[in-house]
Amino acid sequence: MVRYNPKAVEPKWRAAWDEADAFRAETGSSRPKYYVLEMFPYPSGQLHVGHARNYAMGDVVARFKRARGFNVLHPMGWDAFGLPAENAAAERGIDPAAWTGENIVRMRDELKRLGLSLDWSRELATCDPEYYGRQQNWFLRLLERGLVYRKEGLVNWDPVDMTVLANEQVVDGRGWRSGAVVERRKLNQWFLRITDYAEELLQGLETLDRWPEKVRLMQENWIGKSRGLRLTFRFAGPLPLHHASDGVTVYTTRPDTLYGASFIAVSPDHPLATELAARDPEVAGFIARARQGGTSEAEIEAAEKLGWDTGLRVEHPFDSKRELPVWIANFVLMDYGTGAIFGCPAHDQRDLDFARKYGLPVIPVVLPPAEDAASFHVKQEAYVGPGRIYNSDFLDGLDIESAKAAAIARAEAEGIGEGATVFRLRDWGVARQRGWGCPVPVIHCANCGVVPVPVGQLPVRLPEGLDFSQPGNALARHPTWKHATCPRCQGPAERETDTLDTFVDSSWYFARFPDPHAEPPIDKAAADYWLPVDQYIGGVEHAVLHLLYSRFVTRALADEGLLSVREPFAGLFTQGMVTHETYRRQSGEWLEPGEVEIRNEGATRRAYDIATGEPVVIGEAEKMSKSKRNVVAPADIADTYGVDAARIFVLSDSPPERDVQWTSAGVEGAWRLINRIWAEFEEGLDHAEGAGDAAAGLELRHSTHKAIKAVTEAIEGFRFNSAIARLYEFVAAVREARLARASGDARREALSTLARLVAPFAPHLAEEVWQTIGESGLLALAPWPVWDPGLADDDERILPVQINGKRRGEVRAPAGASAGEVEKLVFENEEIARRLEGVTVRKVIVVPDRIVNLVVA
RNA sequence: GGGGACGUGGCGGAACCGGUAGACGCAGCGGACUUAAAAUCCGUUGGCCGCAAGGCCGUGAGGGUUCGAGUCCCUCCGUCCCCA
Repeated sequence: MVRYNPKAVEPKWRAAWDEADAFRAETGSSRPKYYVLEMFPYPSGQLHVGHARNYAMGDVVARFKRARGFNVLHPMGWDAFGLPAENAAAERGIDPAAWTGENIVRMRDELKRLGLSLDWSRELATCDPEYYGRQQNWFLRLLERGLVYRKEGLVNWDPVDMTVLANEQVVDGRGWRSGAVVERRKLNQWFLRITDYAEELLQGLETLDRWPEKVRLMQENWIGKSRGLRLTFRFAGPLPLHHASDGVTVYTTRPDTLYGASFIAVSPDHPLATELAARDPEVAGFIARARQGGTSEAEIEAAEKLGWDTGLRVEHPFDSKRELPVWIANFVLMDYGTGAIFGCPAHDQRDLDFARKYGLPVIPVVLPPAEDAASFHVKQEAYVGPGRIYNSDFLDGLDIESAKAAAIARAEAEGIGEGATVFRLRDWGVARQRGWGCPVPVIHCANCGVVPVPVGQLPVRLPEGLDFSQPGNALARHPTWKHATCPRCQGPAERETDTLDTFVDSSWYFARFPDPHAEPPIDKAAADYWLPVDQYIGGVEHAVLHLLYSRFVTRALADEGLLSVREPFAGLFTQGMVTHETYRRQSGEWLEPGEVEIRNEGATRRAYDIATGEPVVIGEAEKMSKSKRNVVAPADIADTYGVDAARIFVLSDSPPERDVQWTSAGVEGAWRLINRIWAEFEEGLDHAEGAGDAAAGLELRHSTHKAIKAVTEAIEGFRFNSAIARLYEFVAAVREARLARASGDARREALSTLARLVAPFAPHLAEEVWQTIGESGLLALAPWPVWDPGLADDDERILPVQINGKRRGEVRAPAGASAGEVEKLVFENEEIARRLEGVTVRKVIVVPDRIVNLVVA
């Protein structure tokens, strides 16, 4: 018998699919549509098995839905702007466009080799002017709508690389690349007004019933809606400043603790601080120190609390005899609320840390349930739990929620404050001082200000020959590019040299696939047909940013009339990573899996360096990374076992949402399955055509229809590992039936079914065996098998019989037998009867088709 | 500190609604084939007692609800993720 040869079989069928244009999606077809999309990759140049797993999952869904009669859209593109290309350009003096282009070519080849049923005619790359020009188009439309604006904003500034860093790029207060201590700087920035949609983005989560609960919760927390009080503390005595209002306005979510206030703190970026700094260099010096470190809340939280007593005093709003000092503090964020807080050290940990450091009073006003007012003290931990309000005049005795309401009502009645809803979500700063990104399509004119580039002049293309040899923005350094003519006054002007965050690029690509070559950014008719994406698949690391930005942009574009849907992704699945063990020599050097030989010595696994024979330490399975050298390339596996084995393995060993550990033993298991399937078809229908054992044939038909049902339901429930387990069982059943000489028609049905069930997972093999049994046409276009309930469900059930909850026997009963019939069978059963001697049956519980439990005494 | 998820054989995991725990795979052990090995195939493998029939225990720990709990509830321990 000839062994299955993936090297010959796989390319043959890929060519056949191409030839037939089998996976082209037809916009407007009357068949029901199904849009399945995996998060598009960054073209790093190397496909790793993590990609393979992600795309294999999408492909299972795509092939399954296609077979079920859906008109499937399954496209692929490239998230092609971003820093790695600039780094490569800086290190090797090459053009990022060329570098990216070469990577795309290489990765496209590798992706194609996976046999994914993609409609490649819709391929797009975000670095293509055809794409980013459309992005500039809608960016200007949102500018017109007021959803894009410019303001001074705080950014993470890396003084060495001379660039703005995203919060994620600041590690322990230092730039991830330069290691320089990051400063908070005020810079003119472009923002998208995502906060306009905060409430809708929050409400919309409730409709996403096919999203993981976890992701919805993360978005809810990220949006962070809170109810609270905006309240003004009036300055005590005469107004101390020229321009300031007559007080400091704070926002609090804990108005119930107002009587516990012992100070006011304003952000270093608060106008009050700015005014004080302007006339006092010492204050200015403090503010500079306070701005060191990153801008993320976590970092600000972790940083040491720094404060400056301004000497100013304000009156307590409910007790004009009390005066509170006004401090400038580094832990107060200008972007959240009003940029000023009142400090209640007893019931807020940050305030407590601050108060202890600067010797401010700590006044408890919430009494924990089991505590006594006379003895309760706050030491190093603020009390944030439930309790009764005390030390608080008119709030005394209330619980926290009632006290909040009472405090807000009083502030409103006195005209010094109002209840307010505040979101943690902040507007999205989208400008990057980078050369390899989508240029912001505006022109700065000394006379006319910020002028949009006229639509007819789009796209604003990146120039060729950018110089990335120095840090900073290559676009700004370009000798001529930025010189432009003002579209309004025709005077000399300058182009904006900022580019857009790559998250902007990825926030709408799914809406471009319906017609990737359309003249408008989005072809409305095509998008109306295809959107929303029915099934989106990607890593959970995008739970907040990418998925939230996409939801926002979809709404903004819908309001602009470019789209009809408001939610882009009806179904979301977050898949786990592919991990691998690590190997290192005694000396500590990491070794690649290919450099190590694993031997099973009895029950223990040992690893040896192939080159030297020395023992190697086997480490935990970890996320694949270059530094630990535990990366496995799909190409290597494809060379040995073929891509079908790789596809089966990455889906078989763990549930899709969980991490899977890559092991060579695992792929070999998948390879064995492929060979077993192949062998069954090779044995073929040589004998027993038509004739044969009828009983074995009927049994095989039962197995066949059970397999159809089980595999279908497993795929629908995203339980690919279970689907593959059922395939293993079905192959075993087919084999047994062959050995039992089951009748030929039953075997033909089984083999035809097997080919179709295995097709989503191992499409090349399936296509080959489909041909072997003489089926005509491409299996990729063949319909999914349908199970006959009469065969998929047994007509006789074995019901375990429990006595007092312990299994003591079983009875055979016809499917659907009533409780009474089953009970009769139970008592007729000798084994059961023997066990019931001398006891009284108190109760009989029959769960039809499931189980029987006898309660005895 | 807050929120969430998870914890099942030597390993990855299955058990979808509370109804036979351990499907399927890996590894192991025994065997067939072979001069031998690889490959392949067959058998076996949660623990304890027993020649066997069979029995007892068993889903991180402890408690609860229930005729019945891996699954639901409470407390604790551990791991991971998100927010801080």
